[in-house]
Amino acid sequence: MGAIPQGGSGEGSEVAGTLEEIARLSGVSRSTVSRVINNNARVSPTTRERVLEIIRREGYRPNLTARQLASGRANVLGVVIPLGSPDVLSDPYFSKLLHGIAVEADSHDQHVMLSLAEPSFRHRIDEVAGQGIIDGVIVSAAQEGDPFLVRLIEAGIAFISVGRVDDERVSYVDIDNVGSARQATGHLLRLGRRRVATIAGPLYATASIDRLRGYREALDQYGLQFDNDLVVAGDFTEAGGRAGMRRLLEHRPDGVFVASDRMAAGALNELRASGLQIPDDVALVGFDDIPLSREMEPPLTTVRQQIETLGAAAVNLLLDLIHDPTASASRVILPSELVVRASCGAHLNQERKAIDATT
Amino acid sequence: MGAIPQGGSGEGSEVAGTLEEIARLSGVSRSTVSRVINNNARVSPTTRERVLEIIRREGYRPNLTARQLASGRANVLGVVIPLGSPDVLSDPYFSKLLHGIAVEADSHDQHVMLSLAEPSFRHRIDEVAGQGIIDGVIVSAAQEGDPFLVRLIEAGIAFISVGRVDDERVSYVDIDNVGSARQATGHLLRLGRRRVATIAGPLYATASIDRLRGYREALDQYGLQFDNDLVVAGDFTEAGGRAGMRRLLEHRPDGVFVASDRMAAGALNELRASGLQIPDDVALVGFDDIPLSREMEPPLTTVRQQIETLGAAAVNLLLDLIHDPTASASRVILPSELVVRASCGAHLNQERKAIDATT
DNA sequence: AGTTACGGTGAGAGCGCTCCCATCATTCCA
DNA sequence: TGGAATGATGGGAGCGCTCTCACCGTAACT
Repeated sequence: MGAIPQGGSGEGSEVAGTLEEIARLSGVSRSTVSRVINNNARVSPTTRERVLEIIRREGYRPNLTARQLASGRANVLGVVIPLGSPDVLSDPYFSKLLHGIAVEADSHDQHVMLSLAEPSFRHRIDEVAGQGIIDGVIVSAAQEGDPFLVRLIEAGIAFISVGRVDDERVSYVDIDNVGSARQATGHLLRLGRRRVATIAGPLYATASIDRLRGYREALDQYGLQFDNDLVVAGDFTEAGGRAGMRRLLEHRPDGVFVASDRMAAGALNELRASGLQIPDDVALVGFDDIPLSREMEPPLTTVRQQIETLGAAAVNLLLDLIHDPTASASRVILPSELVVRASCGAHLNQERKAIDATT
Repeated sequence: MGAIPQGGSGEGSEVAGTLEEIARLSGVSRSTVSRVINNNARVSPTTRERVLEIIRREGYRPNLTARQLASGRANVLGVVIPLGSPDVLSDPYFSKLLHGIAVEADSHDQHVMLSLAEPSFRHRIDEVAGQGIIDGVIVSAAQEGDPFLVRLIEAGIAFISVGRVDDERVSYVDIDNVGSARQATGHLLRLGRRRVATIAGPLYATASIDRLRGYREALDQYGLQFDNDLVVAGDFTEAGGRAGMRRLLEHRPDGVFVASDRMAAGALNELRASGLQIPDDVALVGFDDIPLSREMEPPLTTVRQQIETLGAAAVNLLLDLIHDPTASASRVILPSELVVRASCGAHLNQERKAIDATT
């Protein structure tokens, strides 16, 4: 029937249809339908209602791909989770973070594309990020000087980090890891512990570094010497925490600041297996306040960070960045707090005080 | 300077460039470059080499969105994880499943888009699935008669389920949950336990239903009466397992088949808190074989399923389906095996046998 | 030498949207 | 009541790719 590009429209009983089709059915132009869909242009109420009716009737959904291509916006946010160890993802931290991200993204009509960033997969992300499929990236647990971040920066891709990154060009959300760790360690010291050790996170992560620094600062405040034997690095898993505690036990700590609750759970198991009493023999303070923490035996004293809020903040920051790429980098530091439960032995001291008082 | 559609190309120092640009630079047509990129057409080796060289030099990456729109294929697979409870995702099961999916997808040059399927979010997925962004969906832990599945089916969206779905139109990968549960429960019975209880999963999940059925079948085989008091349903979390065990303890079981290792961990804590010996007082068998299981005290006897393989199989099945949408639904049942460790008390019986033998 | 075959290549038409600009009624101001 | 502003709509180009088809040159056949 000639080269007339009319074509289409007759391709059988497709589920959705196209803009053009809706336009035809409602007797207006494609442009008008487009305006209705993106409901911010000026269309007369009558027309709008009529078009909406047809759209509803036909069950029409705009083709996101076409929209992306034409507008340059995808309404998809990428999230990159490191997958160094095969089951980092099972850390409730990420679970919560993702949840926070998903909820906030949803409220902004954004889709979330999650990438498990095995180092070997990262090529996928920047491929995708550079080329229209996603508008921006939230990177979690980035490492110092991570070449991946460098690529994102150089490619001019909008991204924000969950966790401090030392580069003036990058925006991030974080908590005050140094201060929180100082507080947590200080708490043990205040309770009279003097051989306070720490099970740090992997030392390539900025969060680990900061928490370790807070630990040192607390020792300093109490005029205590930093002792290398009282520091081990874990990998944020239970197994890592357990192994760390095993090594630590050779040096007889009476308190341990553990850089994540998941590791604290492992540490706790090791202590129990060694027949040690918590908090009597060894007091424990964790970090994160995951659901499990309150159910441990004894319940874990820990630093609570609002992980879901962190995720939500990341989404908002990223969206801002996408809307105004020229804006300078911004940082958001969310509050955290020490949640005192039983594992630190605070109640022991209270009892002791009570006894003192009665004496 | 008129309305000549040449345009483009001069838009500043973009990172990537376009097909057209590469074509110009290498002195061939857009078509040829396209062939080179999709490296399966017939292009002379000389030309191909030259074009590849330019592509490399310019750091060109094809725009995936445009490619999607033109080809109708996105090379993105969606994965839907239920998010009923806020931290299901932290179950190592999903962690492993995702890992298996990610690795396999990567090897097929597919991206993975993960959706946390809060019931309220599902609109996002079918929006996306219906409209070009993704080619197909892997649904995990679907529920019987889930309206979401119905929508996917009716919309003609390619999808496969990880876990049995009773609908002849849907393809799935699964393990033999009934058989495995029968074997696990039978194992406890064979070891002489007679009050064998079970902590089932949430009963809307087919896996839970099947495992419960296997439990019943095992009782039948041993001529034991099914006792409703010995059955509780958990939610696949530690807390759920723990709560389940607490209720179960009122009815004095001497063995428990727990439908997931994560719940088994919770159950184990409860038993310990009650001062009961494992396996002496109560023997335990779990399901999944997550990393934690071998580190429990005592190590957990459990059903090992190759979760990552399950994920990989799902990817392959889905890709098949995408390539040939007319193919009839297929099912893949992967093997599973009982891993005997200490929590079931098998070694006790062996010792007993050994003693018998010496007597 | 005439035909067929085919490997290698280019041109054009879309994919389904958005966005800019043109058009045409209205309505407002002096 | 004439000219400008304003509101509502339509038309066209184009986002960057893929895909079909046409084309040309050379090798292989009769």
